[in-house]
Amino acid sequence: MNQRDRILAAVREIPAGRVASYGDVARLAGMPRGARQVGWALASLAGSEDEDTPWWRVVNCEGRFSLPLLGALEQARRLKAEGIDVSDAGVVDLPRTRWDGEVPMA
DNA sequence: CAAGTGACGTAGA
DNA sequence: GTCTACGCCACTT
Repeated sequence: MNQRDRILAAVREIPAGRVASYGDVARLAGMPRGARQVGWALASLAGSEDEDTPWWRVVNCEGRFSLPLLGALEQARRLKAEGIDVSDAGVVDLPRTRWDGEVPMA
């Protein structure tokens, strides 16, 4: 199991309708300081046909998209499709939609 | 091995 | 609200 796979596994744990920050995903993957690696792992999915990994549910600590414009648009589109409210500025309301981790509806 | 780079995070101005 | 600086870890050169 590579670190990349652990990250992707953590991302797949994010329930629909919720989002998690890079730091959160990194923590779940066992890399408290590996937020950048999360981005790296997700970047390898970009453009991929990997529909099993909801990379679009991953945002930065501010609930904003760190992707290039085009990718951010795609992400915002998918998030809205899941019922996540995304402002026109492309910001997610973290306090409301952020996933605490492993306990979605607790 | 060293340096540069990146879909990040935190703290300070 | 904005931007800068530094720390972080994996990858590439």
